[in-house]
Amino acid sequence: MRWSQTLIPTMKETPEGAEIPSHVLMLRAGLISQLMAGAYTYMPLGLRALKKAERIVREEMDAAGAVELLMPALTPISLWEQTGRVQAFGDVLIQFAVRRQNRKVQMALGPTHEEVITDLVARHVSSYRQLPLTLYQIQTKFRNEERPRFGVLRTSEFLMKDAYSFDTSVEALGRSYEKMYAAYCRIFDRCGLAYLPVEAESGPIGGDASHEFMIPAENGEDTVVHCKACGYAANLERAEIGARAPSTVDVELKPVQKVPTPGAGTIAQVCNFLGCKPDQMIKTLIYLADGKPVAVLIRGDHEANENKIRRAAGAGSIQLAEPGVIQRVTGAPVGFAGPVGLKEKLPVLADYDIQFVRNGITGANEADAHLTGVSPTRDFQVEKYADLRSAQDQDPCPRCSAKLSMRHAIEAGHVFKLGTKYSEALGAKFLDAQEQLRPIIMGCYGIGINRIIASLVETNNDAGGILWPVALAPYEVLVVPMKASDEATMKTAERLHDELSAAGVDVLMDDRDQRPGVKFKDADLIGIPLRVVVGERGLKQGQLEVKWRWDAELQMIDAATAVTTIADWIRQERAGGQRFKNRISSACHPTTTLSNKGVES
RNA sequence: CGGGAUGUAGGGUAGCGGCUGACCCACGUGCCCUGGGAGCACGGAGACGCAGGUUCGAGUCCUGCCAUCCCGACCA
Repeated sequence: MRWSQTLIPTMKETPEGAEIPSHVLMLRAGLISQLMAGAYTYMPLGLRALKKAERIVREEMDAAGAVELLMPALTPISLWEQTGRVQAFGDVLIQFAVRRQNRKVQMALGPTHEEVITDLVARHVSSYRQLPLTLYQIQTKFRNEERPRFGVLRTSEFLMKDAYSFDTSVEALGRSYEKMYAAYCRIFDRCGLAYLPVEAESGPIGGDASHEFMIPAENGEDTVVHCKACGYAANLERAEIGARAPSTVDVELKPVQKVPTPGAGTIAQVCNFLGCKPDQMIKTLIYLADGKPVAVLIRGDHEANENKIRRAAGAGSIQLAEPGVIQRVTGAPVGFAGPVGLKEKLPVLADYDIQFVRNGITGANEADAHLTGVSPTRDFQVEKYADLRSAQDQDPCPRCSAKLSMRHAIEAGHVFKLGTKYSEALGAKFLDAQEQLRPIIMGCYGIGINRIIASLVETNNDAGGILWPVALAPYEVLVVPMKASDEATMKTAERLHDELSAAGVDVLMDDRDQRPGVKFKDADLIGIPLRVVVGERGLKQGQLEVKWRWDAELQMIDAATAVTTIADWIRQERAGGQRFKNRISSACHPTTTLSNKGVES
């Protein structure tokens, strides 16, 4: 392809509004163009990268035995009503009615396709002999995001690979799941992404039923907890915390005292008022566990983790109580609850760290007052101690004794054991060998194709622009004739371009009559892995100057054999991307140098 | 959905209530140049987001709306 014949609108300046590297660079390199908030056009260069990612995903899905199909983006609303997900999705589901003759048809744009695929399988699969089966598609998904942001990382319309497995038993589901898990590792590895599979919050099946594939990145929206010593990795909702160390056990217990704290209803305000530190505070949260109030005690410097609380309370759902309920059970307005002298008798759950609090400070269960000198056991009783808070940096690892570290990450993939939720709701049943009718056991597996591209750019760039691995690069080789007006130069460049194309290499030739500075800057910006400069300098000696985008130094190669040399290199890079991986860790952001082998299972 | 900000040419910006709205980049034409975003000259492109209002006079002040961005909440 010739630069002059395609559309690559590069920008010297950063458009207003773009802040994170991937957004800035994708815009500046002419990969994407914004149509509205959360909707981007993929320009020719961006589309090529997207297609490469799509192809890798497709190849690995096929290799793992999954079978591709394509479902409509348009779905009947009735399907979503049957699984109760009209409410579950709420405004995220884009739905509308269209007129057909004299009636109205309610439909929704698919935000995901569990309902559609389950309905499909229910229609066509009825015997254990047809299972196991894993189906996938690569399709545009629609979600009315409350707040699209970060360029292409969070949009209302995005390309997703979604796969669904159908099995006859939980054990068989485990095998399907492992295949997908392994395929995901290969996909992210081939894309040259430093990824981290983390344990994620799982649904009804429990255990290791869900993993997210995270790309550590400063601007990621998710937080993962990672133990560098043993490899334990989990997302923040899920991460367990190892044994807590008692810090202040041998302290003389002081008497409980009521102190006035007018208007101080938050941890920060109370600390400010009383001159104490958050870790002396006992935060008392009133939750409704399946509708019944429970008190939850968390140290002031910790964050409550609702999933952990829900599990500890043995409840199906949990939510913070309304102010009215809080007033009723504590006798005080929001902000002054405490475990001592609650108005109503209710179960008290406490995080493990609470047991080590001595002379703590907590709400007095009356407006504008707190209690000091409060200690567990002596002053209040706890029904159950449990792990109820979210992990923090430096917390002990649950698997080994090392310290956990926290890092931001982009969720690029998710594998999930669904069980029978959808098959039961939509009647996807099969007859087993004993002639018993049973619901099919499902798993679902998603990958955000756009996020592969965005997170690659986000984590692989330098001051000049993007650093693509060959596997995802829009073009593999960029031929740069130094002087477009020079006939000999152009002839060599054209020949190189044509022969490389013929050899199956994706070549872009910058045939614009621009000064060298412009071409070099653009070359760095769009980040094509191998740059071949055709200039007078080398031409005289029968040499071409080549440079990997991630290398500082350039090398000269023989012009006569250049095509085979380059084609060989590109083939090697496609296979493993070894040059890219070797160099990238030192050339790029230090935050992305995490190893690729965080795989545990 | 709460909080904050911004809207001036394709991009980036300046613009004090007062004449025909300024600059840089990009774009077009010509000259010149061709190894890291050159130079000169000429030129095209804007009813200053939209609608009201205040004023003798509004890009500038006020109100509403719309749009975009950021922080937070939400995110099977």
